[in-house]
Amino acid sequence: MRRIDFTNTHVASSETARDINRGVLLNLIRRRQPISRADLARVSGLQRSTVSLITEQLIKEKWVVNGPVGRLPRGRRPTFLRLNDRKAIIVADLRPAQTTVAVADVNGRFLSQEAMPTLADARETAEELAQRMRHLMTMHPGLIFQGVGISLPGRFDQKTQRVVFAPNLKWPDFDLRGPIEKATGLRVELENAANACVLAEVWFGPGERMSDMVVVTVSEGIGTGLFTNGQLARGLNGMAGEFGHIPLDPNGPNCTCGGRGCWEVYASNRAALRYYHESSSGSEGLSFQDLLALAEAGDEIALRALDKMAHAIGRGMRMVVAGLAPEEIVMVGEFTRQWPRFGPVIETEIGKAILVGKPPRVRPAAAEPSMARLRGTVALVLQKHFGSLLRALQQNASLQEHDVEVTMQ
Amino acid sequence: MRRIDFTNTHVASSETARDINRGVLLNLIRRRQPISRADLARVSGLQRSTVSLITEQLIKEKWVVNGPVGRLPRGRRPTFLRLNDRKAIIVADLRPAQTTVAVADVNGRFLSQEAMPTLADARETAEELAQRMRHLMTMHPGLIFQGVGISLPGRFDQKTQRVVFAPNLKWPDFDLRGPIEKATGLRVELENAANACVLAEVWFGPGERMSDMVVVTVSEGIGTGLFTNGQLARGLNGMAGEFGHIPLDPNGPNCTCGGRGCWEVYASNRAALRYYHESSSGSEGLSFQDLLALAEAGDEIALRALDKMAHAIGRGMRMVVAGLAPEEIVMVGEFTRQWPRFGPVIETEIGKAILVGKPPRVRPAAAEPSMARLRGTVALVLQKHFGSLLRALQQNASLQEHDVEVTMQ
DNA sequence: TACATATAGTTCGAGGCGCGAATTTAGTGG
DNA sequence: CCACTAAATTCGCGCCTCGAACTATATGTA
Repeated sequence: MRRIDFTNTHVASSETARDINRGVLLNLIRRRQPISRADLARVSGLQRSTVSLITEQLIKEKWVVNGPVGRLPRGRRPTFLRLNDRKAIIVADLRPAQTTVAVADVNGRFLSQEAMPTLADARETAEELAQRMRHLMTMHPGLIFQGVGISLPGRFDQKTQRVVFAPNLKWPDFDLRGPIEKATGLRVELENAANACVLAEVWFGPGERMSDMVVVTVSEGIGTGLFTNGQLARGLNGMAGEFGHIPLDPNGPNCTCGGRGCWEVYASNRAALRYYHESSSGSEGLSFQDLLALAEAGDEIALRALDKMAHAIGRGMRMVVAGLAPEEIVMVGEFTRQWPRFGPVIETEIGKAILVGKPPRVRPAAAEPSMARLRGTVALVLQKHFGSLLRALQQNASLQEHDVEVTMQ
Repeated sequence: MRRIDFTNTHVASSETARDINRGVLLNLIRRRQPISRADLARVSGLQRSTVSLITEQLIKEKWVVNGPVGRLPRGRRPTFLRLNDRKAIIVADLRPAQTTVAVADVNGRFLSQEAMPTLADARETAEELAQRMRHLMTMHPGLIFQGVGISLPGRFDQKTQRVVFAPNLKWPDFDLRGPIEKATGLRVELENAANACVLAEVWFGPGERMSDMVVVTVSEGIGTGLFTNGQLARGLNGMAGEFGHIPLDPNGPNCTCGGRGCWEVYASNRAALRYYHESSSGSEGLSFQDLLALAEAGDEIALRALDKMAHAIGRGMRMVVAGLAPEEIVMVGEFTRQWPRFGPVIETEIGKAILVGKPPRVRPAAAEPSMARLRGTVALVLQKHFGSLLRALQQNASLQEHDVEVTMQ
């Protein structure tokens, strides 16, 4: 007997076409609901007959429900389709001090939300988390739970399915997934917080699908989530996106990572507070929110500190722009509340990295940071069920645009 | 009635499965030739009957030919399949001073190769290039030419299909594709040189297909080609990968890009020569190759210059590693001829950027730089014909297949 | 030589799927 | 009541993969 290494390539079966089209329609319904079958056919390019068959299947699977009946000047009235908001996901956002647990529907709307302290021990936290999740499930007996999504300030390795790096939580390499999967009976997905923000933007954010985007999160540190060719770039061990620890100045101040002069040393919330303290003695215990408030009130020192922070954010983003040339950069963090103060400074800095062509759009995220992370984990779970949109459809930039008439809603 | 702009989603038809499987088999044949139909079935997971049908089609399309008959201890002898080496591609590698034109077969073997000067005028160069290509086609009357691939030290925008940035050639925004397509009657693909090296590695390099890889090219400047999730990350306007122009030190020497202290100011061949001249007066007109030779001969100053260069290469690669966390980094450039001198230094520097987990493999490219670029453009053209899923998506982009059979003229 | 056995490759009917024409359903206006 | 319009469904066709049956071709053994 001869042995051959069996690299099971992804081949297509007779059901593959259905799989792909199911994903296309499910995503179209999500984005454009309520929408009639006829419009789905027009927008997707599929035949009306095919659309009917697939939507029937989706309704049977409980992902979609028949909604209200529309009104047209002539002809039979369309039945609008909507996502079934009884399909739900349990989500959690782990933060160093506090963890949020919530129930969300397929549209990213939150039905229930509660907070618990994040414990020093990973095991205990996992147990408490599982306990809360089970409780939330019993509190919503009418819902169909599809899975659990968790975002965390660390790195989750998709290959080994373990948390491999979470210095802010001070947790060791840890299997967070197993225990929660066991307790809830649901499939658990984990993701880095910045990556979760990427998914939140891509799934629930404004605008059409982008193929290259970067999310930059600014809080105690700086994180980046990279979206290239319509997919999250996770890298080896899920470690991609550590732009925050690239040095801007090799002789700069020490960083927690062991290096010197890292971007986040200059541009994080912590850095802004440091700038403030340097010029204003005897002001301990100030939070970044306080600093924002001081600036809003016209405090000169606070204004200078934030301006310095803004320049540093922009300076680091030049790296991201030069390296990846994203179409769009979305910023997440408390500082975005004073976007008019930061935006122009950042855009000017970024402009210096543009050798040719248009600079990327830079804008603050649609939602507050914690909301973005939670929404992102909803998307993380949905990705598995909705399938192919992001995998297949966003790869190709050469999309033709057509003008098509669509009924009013 | 409301008008919406509708971006045509890519749906699957009944032929999609065939398209996908055709691509899978074609790639398996390429990688494992000679291979029997039975083995293809085993390796792919497809039924023997399906494999037979698809290979029949591939033979009809002239991509594949029946090869020799194998020998087994028992049973009917297998007929091995091979790629048809009469399928050929015309490739060119534009360099600031000299352009190489060549004919390659589907396996990346070169059948013919010649050089011409790169002219200051883009138009004239394009004309001369087209002329040479036509000539090469008539010189190989038995071949079936599938397309033209060109690599260049600049940026090609896949959306507008124009060269948007080529400072080293001193060319303006220019349509290089149109004229050559017209002259040869073949479809022309263009790609940045570093990206071409990525494709060369992925298609013709050793080992299995990696999902996250980076190629770093070091010559007069530094270029990086980014491969994430199994695809080239090209970015907006094809500008991704300008890590060479990210500053290592904001107070460093001026760079040609207008910035200061860019990576390539410290780590390019030019930088090494500068280091040498700084310590050794009166040594003008030295080339980088000379410097390598001096080091080989034990010249202390040359050794120190190269060591400085090696450290600088590694220091910049920390950015790439932190930002993208590739599984593997492939280095292209003349300096790789003395890999034992550079490799360990680079690996040590990269180690400093690793917060957790294994560092990426770092290795020199399998081929010489010019060979790598040429091979990469072969892959660039083949991608369009071999691509499994991509192929289905790109069909809408109104590209016609160019099977040009050149007979006696 | 005859026959069992093993392996490669082909043929053919069944079932899944999208397509597109025909049909049914359900409304408006004269 | 009838013409008209548009949504949604039904149905036959062709493409595709699957898997069983079959053919082709080798080796080993009685």
